Amino acid sequence: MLDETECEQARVGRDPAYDGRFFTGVRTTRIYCRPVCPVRPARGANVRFYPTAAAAESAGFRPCLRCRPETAPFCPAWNGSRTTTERALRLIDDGALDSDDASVEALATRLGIGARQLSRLFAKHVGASPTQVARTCRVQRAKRLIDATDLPMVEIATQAGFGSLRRFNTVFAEVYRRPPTAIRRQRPAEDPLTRRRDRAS
Amino acid sequence: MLDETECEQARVGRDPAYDGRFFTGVRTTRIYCRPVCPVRPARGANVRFYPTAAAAESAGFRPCLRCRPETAPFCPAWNGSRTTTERALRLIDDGALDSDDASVEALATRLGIGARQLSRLFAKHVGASPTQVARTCRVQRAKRLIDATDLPMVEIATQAGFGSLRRFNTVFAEVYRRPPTAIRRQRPAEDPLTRRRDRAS
DNA sequence: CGGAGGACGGAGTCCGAATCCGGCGAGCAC
DNA sequence: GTGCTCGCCGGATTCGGACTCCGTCCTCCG
Repeated sequence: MLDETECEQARVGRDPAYDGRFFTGVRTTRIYCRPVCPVRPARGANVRFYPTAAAAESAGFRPCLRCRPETAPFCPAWNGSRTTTERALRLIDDGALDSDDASVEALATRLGIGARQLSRLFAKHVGASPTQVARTCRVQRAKRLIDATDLPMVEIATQAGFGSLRRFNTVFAEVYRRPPTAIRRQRPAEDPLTRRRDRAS
Repeated sequence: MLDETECEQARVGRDPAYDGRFFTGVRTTRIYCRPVCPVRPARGANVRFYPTAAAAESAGFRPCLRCRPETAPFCPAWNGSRTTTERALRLIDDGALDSDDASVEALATRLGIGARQLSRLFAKHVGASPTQVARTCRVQRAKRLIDATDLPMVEIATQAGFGSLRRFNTVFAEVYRRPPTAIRRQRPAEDPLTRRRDRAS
């Protein structure tokens, strides 16, 4: 088991490394929490430590409503807003912001939150805005198509999710510091016949 | 009609005296508000004034979701949280905090909000906590009974909503600076027969 | 026009301190 | 004696602070 002082240190520091490894019961409120609970830590004298949520529960504590210590690890509620963020990332990668009528607003609605809140989650967990992430995804897709195929740039831009060739060129250049065709030229040579045929089609 | 500069002054000051007398439309967002809207006021250059909600609406603005300018005055939503506070005051006056198992928590639930929020509303609109209001109501009821009847003090305390004679004495003395019987003694004499009969019953 | 992000208010949660509360007696007045 | 008042005390509630989440509106910018 964990040391008493070690737990105390992890508790006041809200150390994520200890999340799930012990639980704290507060005598005055009869509530038990995870080490990472966002609420101001209770005074040390009122705290007791338990190895599992069940132990705290059977000692007469109820679970905190903020950190949800009663939910099993890996349950969506365990990660809090992280889970929502990851769902959003997956949806963006699947093109949720690429289609013409798509919007951050619509994406947020699909996730059951407001657009402003989605922006905040991205700023906190990802460090970039939803549209920035979408842009990066599009560039990655385009890069893969450039490397793997000989499709013309117009086709690549469309397939990658760009609404216009103009945007594709600009954004691509911002990321790679050179135009799309420069990347293709660097590629190791393949069968010249195949390449020429694909380009023509 | 109202002066343009007068409206502007009322708007930035959120003057309640002008509530309902004009409405402000914001050009950039196509939203119209009441003068008392809690949102940070829009920059003056983007604002236009309208005498009625209908005028703003027909000019292409939609109603703000915070101050609800489209609802008629006297509609509960018009007053916002004031309405909730007044409902709470009425319930307290009707004894919602007097019965033995009653609590601020339960009262707040009846109103559809949390206990903390109810406290905040009272601090803002009433200037006293829910239990303080309840106590004052009880004292008032007791005072009326002392003046109007010859019931024994135990009975008055119970009818007024006090849970114990002990509390009744303490609280009454805090308000009136003297014990309950002192008030009754000051009362102008009535028919002695009536008084004696009531006391015996 | 649409997205990003600042400002702000409303509301929920927990905490610690303050208070409220009711029972038990002991005086006290009538 | 009988009913009223009040000091004391331990436990239950309440209060207000600190914090967070979230939605709405606003301005700026591309």
